[in-house]
Amino acid sequence: MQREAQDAAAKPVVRQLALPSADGWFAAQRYRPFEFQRAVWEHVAAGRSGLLHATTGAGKTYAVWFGLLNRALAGVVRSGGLRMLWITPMRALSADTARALKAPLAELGLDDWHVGVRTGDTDAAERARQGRRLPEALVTTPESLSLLFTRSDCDDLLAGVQMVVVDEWHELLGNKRGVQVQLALARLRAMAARGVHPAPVVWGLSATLGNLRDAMHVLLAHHDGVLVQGRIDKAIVVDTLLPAEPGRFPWGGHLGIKMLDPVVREIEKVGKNGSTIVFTNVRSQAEVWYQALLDARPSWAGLIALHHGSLDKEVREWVEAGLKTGTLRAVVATSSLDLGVDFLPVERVLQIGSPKGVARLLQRAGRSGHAPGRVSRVTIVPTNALELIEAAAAQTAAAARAVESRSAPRKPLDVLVQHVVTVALGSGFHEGDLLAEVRDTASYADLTDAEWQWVLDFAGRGGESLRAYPEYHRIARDESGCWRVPDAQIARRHKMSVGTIVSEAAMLVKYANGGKIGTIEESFIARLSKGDVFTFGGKILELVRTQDMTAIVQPARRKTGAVPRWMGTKLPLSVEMADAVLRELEDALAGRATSPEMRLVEPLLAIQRRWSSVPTRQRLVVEAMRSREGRHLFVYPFAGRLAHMGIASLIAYRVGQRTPATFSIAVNDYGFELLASADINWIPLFAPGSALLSDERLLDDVLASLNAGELSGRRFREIARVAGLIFQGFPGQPKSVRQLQASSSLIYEVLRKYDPTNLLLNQADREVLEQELDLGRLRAALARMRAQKVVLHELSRPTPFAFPLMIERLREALTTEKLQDRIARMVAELERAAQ
DNA sequence: GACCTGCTGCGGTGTG
Repeated sequence: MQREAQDAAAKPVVRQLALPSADGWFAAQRYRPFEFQRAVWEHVAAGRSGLLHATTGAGKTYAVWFGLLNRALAGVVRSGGLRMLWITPMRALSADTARALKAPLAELGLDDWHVGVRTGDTDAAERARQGRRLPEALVTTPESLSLLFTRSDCDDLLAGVQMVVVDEWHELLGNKRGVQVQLALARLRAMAARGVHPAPVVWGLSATLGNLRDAMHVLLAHHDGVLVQGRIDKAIVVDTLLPAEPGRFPWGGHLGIKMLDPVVREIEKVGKNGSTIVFTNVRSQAEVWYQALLDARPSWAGLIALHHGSLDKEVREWVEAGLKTGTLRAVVATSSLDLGVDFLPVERVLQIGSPKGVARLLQRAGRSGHAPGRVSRVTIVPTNALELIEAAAAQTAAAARAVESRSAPRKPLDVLVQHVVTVALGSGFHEGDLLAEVRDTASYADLTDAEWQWVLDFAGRGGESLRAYPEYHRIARDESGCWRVPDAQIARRHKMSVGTIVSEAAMLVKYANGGKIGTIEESFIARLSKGDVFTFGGKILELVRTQDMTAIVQPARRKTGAVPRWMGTKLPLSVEMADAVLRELEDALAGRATSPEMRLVEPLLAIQRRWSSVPTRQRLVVEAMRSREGRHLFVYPFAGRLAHMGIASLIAYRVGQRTPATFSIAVNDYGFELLASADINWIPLFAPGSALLSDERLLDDVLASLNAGELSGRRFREIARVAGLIFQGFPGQPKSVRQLQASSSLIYEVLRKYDPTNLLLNQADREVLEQELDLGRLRAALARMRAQKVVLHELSRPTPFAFPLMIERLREALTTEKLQDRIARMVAELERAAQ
């Protein structure tokens, strides 16, 4: 028996198969390949890497697997050890992937090839099995792969890898997880070279993405590759659920409960045999919609469900299973269902509110009609009048496949510090070797010698300022000049903090009997007292008590309660979507708009035209208004909310330099409002040639205008965790947010004071500018504004475009009740004016 | 009578 196994390893079974032609092979398998599958088969056999773009469910998994089999058939790849790595961004996808990989093996009778899964979920028994013998193909995550590199035997394990597939590359490309994958691929190339193996063939699989070629170059670090475009794009329909009474449709707001009845009817239309996903943009909105649907149709209890990232894993798995078996009629979800469980029998997809981007909309559409030949359809449910324009714009942009691009982070040194410790912990490294390896990635191709030395010094001695603390002396050179991690404690801590995902510590919410519901931010729970009622996970709960980052709750008798707010990322409207909206407005002005959405919104645009002007790409609309509150300014650059925040602060700062005044700022994706306490005459400031929008001293002014220090301090928290400066505690006993904040802000202060040139501080500033202020877009927006024809209007009342901005600002300042009164009054006044 | 905002993803030790 044992001998047999040895023989099999030495003399691969695959050798016995003759090398057939592609046609012969596929015919023998009774498989009619798609063109792209045949292409990948040939490319992989020839040792070429590449990027394969095709819609989900089109057969991408098979395509790359056939490729590897072709190599195996040619005798290039032998069994006996790890040969193929399949990297997936989501644990939830790993089991299905492994199953899909097994099928062709069975067909070929390659019994000695095994397929395994290794993620954080992999149990001890399976880990032990893998410890004895790694499967030929391993499905894993970027983090688990990184952890494999911390093993001292990783060279033996990984040097023979002949093919790497990176699934959902578009999801990883633009973030630090993708950078971690880049570093891993460079490491595998280097290992193969040292082990005198051919370099692994690398294939990325990607869905909808605007810049496929860039994506491929980042994946392959500019080594040669081929871009294979999969089968025809699937037919996708984007349409809009129109409000029944457009005249009564609110001008502002984002909740969209006004659309409850039409949404209920859409779900009912699908009938009992199909299910609907109702996508919302934020978790609290999902909670509100779930409750509203239940209130509207109490008989749906148990037939509809809620799914978002703060719900407990078990709850979510139950919901996913319900979708898979078709027992659920509807699920209200956030992006948590964008990816994940494939082949859901979803009949209908609704998108409440702005889809924000074309890629995201297409992705969500793809959750329906998930079978060959069927049409995917998504229906946008606008939540206010202006979103009717966005819905129309989304349709044209989606039809034109104007999909957003994503670019990889440049030289994130926190990720590199982590990687350096990882490699030191695993095989150890010599400086020059690892530097060459690291530069063999797109993100670090232009890493300077100085930066590299800084990274080594930082990992080795804690840099300039942390030298006195031994826990920051993580790597050291041994006699042979090889960098290693000499301390077991440090090694242990490092393994526990591998990865680049940083999430805020949150409080666990559970019943007294132990049933977990999910997690809520500490700040929300802190505002509640014992006996207070809130809605979470679709349940009305009463707070019993809190202890150690856990909130104990019980079912409440009351019917309503506060809805938790989670502090999340503010996703701006994409460039593609914003441009599409402006185009719709231009078409409407030219009388070319024929869509039902634009016809409904026409009366509103007529008011905008009468009281002011409609913004276009050529025309910057600037509105000024006087009220009891002060002097208002409304501007509509259509650059997304992040850039608007930057532009508004910049203007406030520049004006404030000359005229002392305090300003309040409100932004949305279309424009911003500045409210000045002083009687500022805004109009001349926008005269041609005015320095207000100048590029000069832009960076300094933007940084000065915002509380840049605080922003970058917050950013630094995440960087410090990725770089391994903050230990997050042992599993199961999380440190509270406050503790983490204290230690990170302490380090931040120390560095600012004693080591101001620390490159991680610099990175924090850079990340604030790029990610929180969208600097590139801000600059582009200013340039466009300077070139635009400025149209100024002195208003006597807020226009349809201004109104949502006023509400946005009031919301920040007032309690809900007062806000309600205020809005009622404003609306009454507007109604009278609009008559 | 109109208000309500802000996504997702992963991983881990030690030993009585």
